[in-house]
Amino acid sequence: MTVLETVSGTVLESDLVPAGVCLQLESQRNRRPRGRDRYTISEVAEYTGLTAHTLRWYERIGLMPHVDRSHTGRRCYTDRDLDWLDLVARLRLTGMPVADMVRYAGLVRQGEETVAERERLLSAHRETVRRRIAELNATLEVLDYKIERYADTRRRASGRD
Amino acid sequence: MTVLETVSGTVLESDLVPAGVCLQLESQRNRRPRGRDRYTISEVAEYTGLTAHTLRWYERIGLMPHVDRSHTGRRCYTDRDLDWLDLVARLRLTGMPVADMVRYAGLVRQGEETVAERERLLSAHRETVRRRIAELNATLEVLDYKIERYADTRRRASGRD
DNA sequence: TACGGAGTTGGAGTGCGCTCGAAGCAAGCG
DNA sequence: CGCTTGCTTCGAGCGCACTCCAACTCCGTA
Repeated sequence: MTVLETVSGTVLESDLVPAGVCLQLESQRNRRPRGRDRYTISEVAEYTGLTAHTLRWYERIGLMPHVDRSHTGRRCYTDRDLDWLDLVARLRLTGMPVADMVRYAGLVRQGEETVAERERLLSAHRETVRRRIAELNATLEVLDYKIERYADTRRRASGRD
Repeated sequence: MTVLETVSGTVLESDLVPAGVCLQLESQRNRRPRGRDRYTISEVAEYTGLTAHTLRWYERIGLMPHVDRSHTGRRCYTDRDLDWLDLVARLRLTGMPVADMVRYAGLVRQGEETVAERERLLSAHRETVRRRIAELNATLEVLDYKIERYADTRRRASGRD
C-alpha cells in the first residue's frame, strides 16, 4: 500500500558511543583481559562497552546463560560468557530486539534439540539484515543526489558573487 | 577502548510494518494519490505509511515546513509536502534522530544562506550510513559462520540417527 | 434536522532499551 | 578502627519516537 514501509520500521541511534569508533572483528581476543577466565563485572563492562548496570539487567531478563558467583556473591564471568556477549552485541548491533535475543538464549539453554530452531532464527535475522543493507544502500543514492544538488547550488552562488 | 563500540549504538526495530514489505525507490510518483496537489491528512497517512497522529506530531515539533489549511482549519498537504515527507522518511529509515531532522528542517526554513550547512549535515549523515552498512556487512559474516556451524551440527546429528 | 465520519486540539500514555539511585555488604589499607 | 572502593539488590526513572484519548468542530447524506 504505502511507499515507505520498510523491513526495519523506525531506527534509533540512542547513544552515539564515545570516540574510538571502529569495529575490528579480529581484535577481540587480544583485547580480552589476559586469559584468566575469571572476570569481574567491571572488567567485562570495560571489555564489552556495556555498563555494569546493563550486564546485570541482561542477566535479570534471561539474556545471560547464568553467571558464576564468588564465595561472597560477586559475579565471575568466564571466557565463554565473553564469547556469548560478543554474539549478543552483534545481534543487538544489527537491530535484533532484546526479546528475540532472550528467546535465542532460552533455546541455547535448552540444549542440542533446539539447534534447528536456532538456525532458523538466525537465518531469519540474517535475511532481515540483508534487506536492511539493501534499504540503506538505496537511501545512500538519494543522499548522494541531494548532496550533489547542494554542492551545485553552492558553486553557482559563489560563481555569481 | 572496547571492542564493540559502534557508529550506531543500539538499534531498535519498533514496529515491523505489516506485510507488503518492499522499498521501491521508483514507484513513489505513481502511487501518489492522483496529482491534485491537495491531500487530506488521511490520504497522506495512507501514502507515507505514517499515522495521522504522527503527521500532526511532526508538525508540532517543527519537522514539517508549515502545512496549508482549508477554510475550516483542516490540513491541506501539497505535492511539495509529500516530497518533503519522502526525504524525512528516508532519513528516519537510515537512523537519523528526529532532533537532527528538526534541525535540518529549520535550516531549510531559513533559506538559501544555509545551503552549505545543510550539505555538511547530510554529508555527515551519509558517512554514518556508510559506516553502518560496513558494520552490518561485518556482522553478516559472523551470522553466516554461526548458521553454517548449526547446519553442520544438524547434518551430523541426522547422520548418526 | 439528525447522524456518522473525518478532522481539530492539548496533553497523557506506551514500549523499548537501558540507566540510575538508595541502601547495604565485604575486602583492603593507613 | 574507620574509610574508601567495588560490588550486591530492587525498583524507579529516562529518552526517544511515537500513540492514543477526550472533547470538540465541521461536512455530507438521509
